[in-house]
Amino acid sequence: MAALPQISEAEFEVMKVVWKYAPISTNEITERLVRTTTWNPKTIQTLIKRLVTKGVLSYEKQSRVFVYTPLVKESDYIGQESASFLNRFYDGNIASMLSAYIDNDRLSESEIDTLRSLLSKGDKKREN
Amino acid sequence: MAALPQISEAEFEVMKVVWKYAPISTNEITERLVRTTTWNPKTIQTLIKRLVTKGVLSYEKQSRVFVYTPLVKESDYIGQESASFLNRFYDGNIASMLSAYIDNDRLSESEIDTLRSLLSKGDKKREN
DNA sequence: CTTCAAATATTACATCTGTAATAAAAATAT
DNA sequence: ATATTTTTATTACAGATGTAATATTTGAAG
Repeated sequence: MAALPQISEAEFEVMKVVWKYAPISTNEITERLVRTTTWNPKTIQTLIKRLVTKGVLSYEKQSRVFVYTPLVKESDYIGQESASFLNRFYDGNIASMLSAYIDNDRLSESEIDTLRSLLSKGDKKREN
Repeated sequence: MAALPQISEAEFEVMKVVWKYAPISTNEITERLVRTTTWNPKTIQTLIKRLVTKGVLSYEKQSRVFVYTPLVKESDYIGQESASFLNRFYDGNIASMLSAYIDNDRLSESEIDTLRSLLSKGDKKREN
């Protein structure tokens, strides 16, 4: 599992759009982000370019515009970030992480129920 | 809840030592980090200095050396980072985060048990 | 073909970070 | 008091990031 390319926070916003709508053109990416952020279109172009340079996006010229496709899977990237987060802040200990979230975020009863059922589903899988 | 100062990854390593051993002198911090990292003492000095500038550490001259104390609580900082992580990667949804960890990290039966008991403890608290 | 507009590419620039080296100040030893 | 050592402060410098502006290329319109 070679380490995935580094994706900055701003670049990640771009990637969220690409992951959701790929294949997607420069203009479509730009239109969407202009609505959800305060970024100048030029800024968005730069971010897209950097993602290509980093090998996170590939593109194909379709008629006259570029159309982008992710080279990194969203789940892979989020998975990697999650593992790294857990290690950095909770020493890799999921229980202490969950415990902190429970203490700070004061989960609702229904959230707790959802989590409980997640844990039993996990059981099922292991039974196979 | 004013946003805490930004703490970089390397600075965070320094803070872990300070949080654990404060009040602690420059030399003690340096000695410990020299053992656990590959950093040059000069690098560690720089990091300490930056933390002071950022308002994360305060110091007091004790006889002839500086002794540092954190101005930011570890739990506050980790709490803020955790909330931000959850938002950025899981849309603030704890269940989907936990679900991803369960799927990727293949928790052991005893880990699952620990998590379950965490969830029941949460119950107790809410019953009060 | 030439011109214009749209798309893409190149350049810019400040701040933050990692990683030190050099310089100055303060204590200690002589 | 001066030299030496220790501690702290200042300076350095490249790469990443946020945030664009300018320049060039290319396809479309005339």
